[in-house]
This record gives sequence, C-alpha cells and structure tokens, in this order.
Amino acid sequence: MTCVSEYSPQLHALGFRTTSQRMTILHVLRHAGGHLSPKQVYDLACREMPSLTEPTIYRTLEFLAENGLVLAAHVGNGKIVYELSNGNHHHLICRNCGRSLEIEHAPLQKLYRQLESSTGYKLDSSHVTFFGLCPGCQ
Amino acid sequence: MTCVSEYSPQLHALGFRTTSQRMTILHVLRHAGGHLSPKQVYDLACREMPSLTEPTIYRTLEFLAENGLVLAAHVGNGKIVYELSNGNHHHLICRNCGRSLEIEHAPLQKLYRQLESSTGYKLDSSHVTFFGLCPGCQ
DNA sequence: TGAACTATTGTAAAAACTTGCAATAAGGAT
DNA sequence: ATCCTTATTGCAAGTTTTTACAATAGTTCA
Repeated sequence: MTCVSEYSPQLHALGFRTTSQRMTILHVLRHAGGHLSPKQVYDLACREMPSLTEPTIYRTLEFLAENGLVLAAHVGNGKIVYELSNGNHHHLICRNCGRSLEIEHAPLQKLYRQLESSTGYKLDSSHVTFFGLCPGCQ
Repeated sequence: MTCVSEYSPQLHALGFRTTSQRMTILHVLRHAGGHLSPKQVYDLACREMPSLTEPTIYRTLEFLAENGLVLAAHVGNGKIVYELSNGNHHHLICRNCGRSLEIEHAPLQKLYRQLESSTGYKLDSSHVTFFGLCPGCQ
C-alpha cells in the first residue's frame, strides 16, 4: 500500500487536499518507524523534496496531528515529536536516560471512563506521557 | 512566609546556591498562582529585576523543575508552562478552547501501581496531561 | 479541458529558545 | 573579614519555531 493510496482518501474524506508536501512528510514518518523531531522530519523530507521549507514542516505536522494522521507526543523538556498514529499507545519516559517505553491503551481505559464521567470532558484516547525512572536508572 | 525563607533552605539542602535570580523567579510564580509560560515569567521577573536575561529564565525554570521546586506542565502544542509545585495534580485540557482543569492524583494511583509493576519503572507522580473536549466544545 | 475558487505553500522577517564561554558572586575555609 | 573555589549568570551568537502575507497549485464545476 503506497502512502498516497492510503492517506489521500483520508485527507479527502476530511475535506483537505492531497499535496506532495503532505505525502512526502507522511512517507518519511512511515519509513522512519518511530518518533521524529520536526528537525529530523525536515532533514529527511528535504532529501526527497528539496523545495520543502521549515514553515511547511511545522504547519503540516501540526495539521496532520490535529487530524489524527500522525501522533504528537511530548518527550522530555517541552520537546515534541511526531510518529504515525498506528493504534493508540502512550509513552513512559525515563527522565534520567530518556529511554521510552510504549504503553497500551487498555490499562488506561477505566481511568478514562472515570475521568470523563467526573469532569464532563470527552477525552482523546490519543496520547499521554508518563515520566519516571527506568529500572537501570533508579 | 517569604520566598527566601521558604526556598533557600530547600536549595541548600540539595547542595545548590540561593541567588536573587532564583528567588525572583520563584516569587513571580508564587505571586501569579497558575501556569506561566517562560515568556510570561521573563516579562514579570524583569519588572522586579531588570538585569535578568532570557537564558537565565530558561535555565532556571528547567533547573527548578528538575529539582521539584516548580512543576513543568505540557499544555497544548509542545508548549511548556511552569507553576509552583504545590501538591500533586494533573491537567485535563480542552484541545479546542484550551480551557484546563486540574485533576487530583488519587484517581491515578491505581493505574500508577499497575504500570510500575508491569514495566519496572518508578513513576514520577508529578504530572500528566490529558487532552480532550470540554462540555462546551463537544 | 479550462477557468475559478480557495486551501496550501514559500518567502522574509521576527520571536522564542539554546549553546559555549568568559565574568560574576555565593558559600565555605582561613 | 578576606580569599578561594566553583556554581551560576550574562553575553553573543546560533538554531529552532512562528507569523503575515503574497504566490502557487489542488479541486470542483462548467
């Protein structure tokens, strides 16, 4: 399945346009697998499409995150990283060594229902980051 | 209780020095009550101490957060805000209007224990941010 | 297919944040 | 009180991120 054939219909269904910039950025994220910082996305995407500019990278990543095509995760000091949103998972990050672990959404489900009923908010099950110390750093 | 008499011993106990820059920044955060962005801290702190510089603000906020005197919270798009760390609470933020709600730590306690035993990590109970839609924006 | 509409991108400049290094000043010892 | 050590700050320059607006290029419709 190519990036275009997969993502173009999703964008179209939401009323947005398919552009080569968006396809390139999605392709880079898919190819990379894990998290990438905006800078990393920029560097990799420029290889495939040298005309890409920084504002486009930032705007597109934010746009894709808002529309659920990618996941924006907070990792450490106010830094934000992006990855393809394949399934719901969360992160647990060691604040000493920075090593991160993925957490399934399932164990959070009960808490989510509880918070939703007590606050009236409808929670995004998209992403939460927990910080702590990994076994090696304790 | 003044800022100096409260925070100076805390810093000293951790082996750090009491400086007027740190006291000014803590004073600003205490006086403000809620979250402040680094820029807001800078603007307010400069009124009390015009010689303060931006690098000092950023470094000091990060330093204070690392040492538990202030809390660094992620609010929205990769932005980080700081507040005095009075008690453990978490945030629930509406991704549409940005309105935030504080959540007690208690309801998360069970989840924390569960995650700690399944991952081996020792979790900071300091801060987690949930995103969702508030009742008004749904 | 071509024209029209407007979402999206590029440009240029500003604002926010970071880094390395030299100067300063807090805290301990004399 | 003064000196010494070194943590902390300021400075200057760099990098990252944002903004406003004009130019471009998807998409729809005739």
